[in-house]
Amino acid sequence: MSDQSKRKKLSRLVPTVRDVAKRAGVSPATVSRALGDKAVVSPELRQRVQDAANALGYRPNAFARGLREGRSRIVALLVGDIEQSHFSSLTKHVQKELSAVGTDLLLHDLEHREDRLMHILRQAPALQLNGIVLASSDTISSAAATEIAAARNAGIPIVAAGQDLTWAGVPSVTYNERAAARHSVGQLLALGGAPCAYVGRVQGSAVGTERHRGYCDAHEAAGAPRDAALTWDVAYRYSAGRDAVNRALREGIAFRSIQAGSDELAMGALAALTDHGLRVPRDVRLVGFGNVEMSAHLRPALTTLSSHAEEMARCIHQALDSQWQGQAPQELVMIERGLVQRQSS
Amino acid sequence: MSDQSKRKKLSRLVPTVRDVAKRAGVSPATVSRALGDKAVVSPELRQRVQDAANALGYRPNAFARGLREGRSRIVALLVGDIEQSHFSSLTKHVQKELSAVGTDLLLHDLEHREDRLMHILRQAPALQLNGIVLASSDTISSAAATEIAAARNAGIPIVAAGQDLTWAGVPSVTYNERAAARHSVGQLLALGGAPCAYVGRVQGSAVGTERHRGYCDAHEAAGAPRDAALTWDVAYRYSAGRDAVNRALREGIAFRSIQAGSDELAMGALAALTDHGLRVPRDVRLVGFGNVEMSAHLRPALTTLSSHAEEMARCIHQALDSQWQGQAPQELVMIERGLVQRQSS
DNA sequence: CTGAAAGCGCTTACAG
DNA sequence: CTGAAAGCGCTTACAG
Repeated sequence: MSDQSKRKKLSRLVPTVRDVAKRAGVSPATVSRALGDKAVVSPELRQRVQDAANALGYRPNAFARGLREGRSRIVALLVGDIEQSHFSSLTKHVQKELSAVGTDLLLHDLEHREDRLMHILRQAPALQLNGIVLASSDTISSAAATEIAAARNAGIPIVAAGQDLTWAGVPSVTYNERAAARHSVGQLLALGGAPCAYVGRVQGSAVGTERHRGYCDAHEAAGAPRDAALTWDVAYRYSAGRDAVNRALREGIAFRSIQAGSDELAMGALAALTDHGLRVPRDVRLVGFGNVEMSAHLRPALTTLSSHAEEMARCIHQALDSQWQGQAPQELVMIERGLVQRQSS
Repeated sequence: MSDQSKRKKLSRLVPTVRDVAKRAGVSPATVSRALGDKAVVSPELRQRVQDAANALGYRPNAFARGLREGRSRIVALLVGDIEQSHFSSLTKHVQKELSAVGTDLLLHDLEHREDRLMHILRQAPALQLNGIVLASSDTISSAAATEIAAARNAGIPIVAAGQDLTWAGVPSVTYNERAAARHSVGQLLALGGAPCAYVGRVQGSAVGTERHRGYCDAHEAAGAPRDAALTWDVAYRYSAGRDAVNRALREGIAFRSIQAGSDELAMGALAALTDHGLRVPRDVRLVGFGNVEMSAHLRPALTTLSSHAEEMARCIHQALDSQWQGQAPQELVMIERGLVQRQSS
């Protein structure tokens, strides 16, 4: 099939402004104006155009519009790892927020790799993205910060979700991780949970670093000694939680409680404790992080720190929206986590 | 800032073919040809163009290209619910496959709602999507099938993932759900697990219906009587599994084993059994579906049926690729699930 | 209030 | 092998 005839065939199938214009007996310009609510078109004409558009099932070509307007109606969401509940939950709510305003979501799974982040950032201007939501828990290098700045200079609104990137000039929506961990660990220590271990990624994780700081704060506030051997710096995976506990038990490290950096880690830890015949919370108290749906269905049900994905998504949308309006968004929005008390602590 | 000056400013920041052409001392046409590997350009010129493009950090504008070529480099992935591990895992692997060939992924969470599906399908031609991956476990209505056909007629490649939509003319990649359930339930019955309950969505779920058929097959093959009161048709959620077991125990329905339609349901069921003082597998044998990462870390560790998200993603990519090449893809690809034997059965 | 025209940035027949 | 030209479909100053 020749390029010519293919085009003709497609134009039959997918109506354009010209088709609508012809049917309504007006010019393409009027169609465009009538369908975009802004311009002043006589009510009668607007109705005629809308009828024609509906009859034809007309949808403005997103690419022509994007090319002309210099921006798409697409926002990219960059997540650390879509398989982690925290990210899939955030994705769901961000998608919901944006689809309500006719914006599509381009999903990128960073796999916690900075080279993927760099690649996408470099691609962004060519995609004329209408926004980037950077939902990564990993510490950002200065090279990446430079790339972020470049994207911003190209006029792309950016919001950080989960970690505070205001130091790089990026408006951010975060949880108050440090306060949450401080509160939770403080309670563990008060309940007789010392020595208390922390399991979760610390080095290289901006979010993990904050949580671990809260863990340290709580020790300081309680005047409890802190042992470096009780910080188990591991990846955010079930198996890492299990392995860390196994190793500690094998090495004879004593602890009466564990603050995990995620519910997944806590579940892995629980499996290891159970395998060793230890009972939770009797022998070891255990607290997770994030209140993933699963945690309520563990036995013992997991005490954990709440998440507020819906609220976070709403704040992300707000931060994007102010940038779309040309206003400066609030620099930093911090959401508090609460302790969800269940059976494990 | 006027439209004019804004444009000028942006064109300074984001280089176009013209900028590259000027720098390399050639025409825009040559730039386009040199960068796209296909055309015949003298090696010397190609090098010069590539150098210029690199120096400027040039990326072809995706919208101009999409408009001109009549297709984007974007594939939409439609999932039932991104919070379910099955879908997030599939998303991750599909994303990986496609990003390797320079294709971006537009994610849509259907929330198991058909109106969302219809909406996206109608939008698809205007987005000039390069493909649609329909990963929904829900039964498709004939109205939706019509909409799918319309999208296909508009030239958009479509692949179904998870359920067999070949009846609607859509090439499909599925698991052999029926055989998997038959095998698993057959083993439960053989191990003395009768009466055996099935918990999971059946009505309205194409995938669930298949699994339930396998459950029935196994009973027939074993000559075991089947009781309708032992099919608990509930949503794919942790809480639904818990509630179904609670109800059955309250109503005094007897069962010695449970085949769950997902690992999440199995976990919910396990919680309820535990709360009632029942031991798994001693009192009740339990098998999940899908081998989600979590299932290995439950105690007792969950016996379940394997998933192969990576292979499925590869097959999806293949099916899209043949359509991109103008070839007919294999109608139906069926992936076998294996029984992952752990402690719960 | 409406239409004709220009142009967004790219790619590809069409000439040479 | 390379360049000039056309055109993808849309929107928006510019005239009227």
